[in-house]
Amino acid sequence: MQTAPRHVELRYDPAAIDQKWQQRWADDQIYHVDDADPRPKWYELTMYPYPSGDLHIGHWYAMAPSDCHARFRRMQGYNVLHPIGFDAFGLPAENAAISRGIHPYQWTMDNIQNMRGQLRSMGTIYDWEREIICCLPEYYRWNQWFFLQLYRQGLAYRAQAPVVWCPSCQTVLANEQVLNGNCERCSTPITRRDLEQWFLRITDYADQLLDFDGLLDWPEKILTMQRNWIGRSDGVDISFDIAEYGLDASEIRTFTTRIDTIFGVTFLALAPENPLVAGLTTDQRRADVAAYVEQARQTSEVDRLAADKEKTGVFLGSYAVNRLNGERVPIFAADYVLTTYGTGAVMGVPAHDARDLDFARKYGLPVRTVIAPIEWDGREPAQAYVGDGFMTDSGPYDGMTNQEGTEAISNDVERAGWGRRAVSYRIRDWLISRQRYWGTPIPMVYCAQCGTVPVPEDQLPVLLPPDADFRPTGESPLAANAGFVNVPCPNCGIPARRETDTMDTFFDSSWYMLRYVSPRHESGPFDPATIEGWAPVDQYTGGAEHAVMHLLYARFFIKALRDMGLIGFDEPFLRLYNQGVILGEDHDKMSKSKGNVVNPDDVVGEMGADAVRCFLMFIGPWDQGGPWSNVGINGIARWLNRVWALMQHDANQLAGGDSNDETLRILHRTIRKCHNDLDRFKFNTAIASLMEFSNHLSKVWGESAVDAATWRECVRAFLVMLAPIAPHLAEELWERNGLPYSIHQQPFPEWDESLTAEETVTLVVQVNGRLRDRMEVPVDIDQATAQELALASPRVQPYTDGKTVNRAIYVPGKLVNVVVA
RNA sequence: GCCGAAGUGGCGGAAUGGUAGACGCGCCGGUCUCAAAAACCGGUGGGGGCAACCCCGUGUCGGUUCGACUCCGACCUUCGGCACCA
Repeated sequence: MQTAPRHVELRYDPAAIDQKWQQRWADDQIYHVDDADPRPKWYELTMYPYPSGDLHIGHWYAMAPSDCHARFRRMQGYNVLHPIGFDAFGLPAENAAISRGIHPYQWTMDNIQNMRGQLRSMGTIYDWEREIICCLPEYYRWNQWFFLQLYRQGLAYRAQAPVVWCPSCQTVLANEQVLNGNCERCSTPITRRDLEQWFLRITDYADQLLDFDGLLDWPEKILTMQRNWIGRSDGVDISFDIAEYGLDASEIRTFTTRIDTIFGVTFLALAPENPLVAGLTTDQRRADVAAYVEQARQTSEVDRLAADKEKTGVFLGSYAVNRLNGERVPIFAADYVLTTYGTGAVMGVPAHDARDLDFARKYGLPVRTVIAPIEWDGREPAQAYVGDGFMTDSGPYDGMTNQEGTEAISNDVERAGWGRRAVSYRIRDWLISRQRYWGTPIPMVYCAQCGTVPVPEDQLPVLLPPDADFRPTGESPLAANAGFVNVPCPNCGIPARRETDTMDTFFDSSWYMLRYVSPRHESGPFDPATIEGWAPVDQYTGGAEHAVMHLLYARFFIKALRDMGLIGFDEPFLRLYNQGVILGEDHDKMSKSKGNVVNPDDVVGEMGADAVRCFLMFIGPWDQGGPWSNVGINGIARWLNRVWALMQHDANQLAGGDSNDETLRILHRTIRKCHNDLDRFKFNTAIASLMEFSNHLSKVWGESAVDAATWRECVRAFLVMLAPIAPHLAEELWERNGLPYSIHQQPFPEWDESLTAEETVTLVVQVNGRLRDRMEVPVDIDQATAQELALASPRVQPYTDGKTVNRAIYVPGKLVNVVVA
């Protein structure tokens, strides 16, 4: 959808004003950030963009309001760092290279050049001297340096892990390249392959990452998502006896959060990949089991994790002994058991677990209720009962509540040596290896003699060779580059091979906030002399889509750096605010195929940066997102037009104007409202309050109901409040009022609480909670007088005549509510 | 299925438990104009009434309260996130 016809004739030339002031601000470096500035520091960061080519309206929606907020903090007297950079490594650059034959470096840098211009057109306070670009060696060498530190700390390790593989393209696929289980390029069904890959031990920090209470002012929604992602479960590792089979292992370890249901176990289920499966399979069952395991192996992860998949499994022919009651229960292999969670084996309690019940019903296994719901009728429930109740059919534990049972059984199990209390997490270690070209080379060398050898720090950076063939060939693109791969071992000097995988780009974004503090520092990732002054980030803003990956990785990174003694703080981002999503005019997500995409350059060209900034902030609450509107923005343009005219009136014409305290009161109330709203990201209501104020000014101007001094005071304050919202227009009008450059170095106006108070208020009179009258009364009217006036009102009397007045509620300054019966 | 957020005029939305609909869009009427656009002024939740006013109204049904868009319970719908986690 192209921009609908607009009908607002602008009275000023936004293009000229935008250009004029952007140039002037840049020339004067008024947004230059000085580390030595003595004012308190405020670090406000917006998630940096991926250089995809063009700035779209979503970027504006993320960046213009956050710029407004950062400007507001600046005007409150903070030394504000509000930097920008580019998340410049990643798959799209490689795809562009493959499809268009442009080198990823060229594609990325061209895009950055283009986007810089677009970003400048927003009129933000970015200090471009601090720009960072992750794909440049001056940045990624510190990725490599951090990797080496993590390796030294034992936080980086190498292990086999499956990757998604396209057999047709002969390449590793990222999850986002998989569509319905097929390769997005050639639609071939994907398979899996095991490769040696690098991991970071984020799981070591699982409990610390769960601890955000009191530390972080983040949306509860994000904290909940992180909690769920980490997925801590407290339970018991409990073993079942298989000594009778004479295997190396004499028991099967299972993990359960419901040890209180142990007497209800009627089977055991092992993940098909569990190494015990082969040994526990009897000869008669071997063929069936082998077929099942093979089928499970073939099934792609995607299919295996598909929703509502029917539970399947196969009996191994063997049994395990539940030591608590001596019962032998059959052992199955079942693909609903995950090898990556817990112990890769579960105890099946059909009566009290929905999945186990599905499985038991399919294979005709007994269902034994051992937790009796309150008022239980003794029959087998239709669904698994997962609630609390009393222990039953559980030997010595009968009659206890299940909480007591959990405690007692846990203690007894630990005493008997059959198991112990344990914690399981859903979160896995962070796999950072990517079989890609356009990323940071992992600084490791594999030597036949010395094994895995880290590249010495003085040999960093390991440069990404510009001449690699990055087209899909069946292995990591760098692996085909002999000049890159073949190096002498840093240790012993014999010919060795470099690691040819590159790093996940989330590695770059896990510490980029530290780089902005000293982006040109050459002897380390950041300057230790200045880092603590700025970091951690005081206010972070960005999309909620980064709730778990980026935000969790960055938190992990900071804690690891802290433990290495590199920094002295625990968290990267103290406050977080998520903006919503800007939708198309049809209230649907913007997409090229729907034709509802808004190109910000077009609208900015037509109406100016300020109108676009204002409209984006005016749509609605920033965290809720909302629809773009080509006609809606006309309202903002009209308002800016009126402001343009209003703010250029000659106050001398008001020489005979009446002094008007009402205008002063409205000014101070507006300052208070605007201040509080900008503080809390309530841009829409802040702008509404400025509109109300300008409407009022327009009215009193017309009536000459204001004196010149008050008018000038109002104009000054109004423009300063407008400055963070519409920086170009405010600066131009500031200049035209003969006020000293720059408005962006003015403090935000203060309000005088005593001046916001009215002398009289409109008191609402209700009878039984229903509005019946309004009275203009002095603010400090006492209850007795207010009631008396209310009861005397001719509009109230019809409702009280012949009734008994039981009482009256008086809310000072608000209302009187007469309660009659 | 679970977790989270949200349901208010024709539209975007506003409202510390206290005048529902601020502000803006759109629409209607007017001024200006040969005319239109722009601009400016006025009106605009629904129903009734000549009018003063009255009744109804914040997804549905209940509850708490002198008073509920707001708090509580159940349900419906929409949107996000997670999804066999033992």
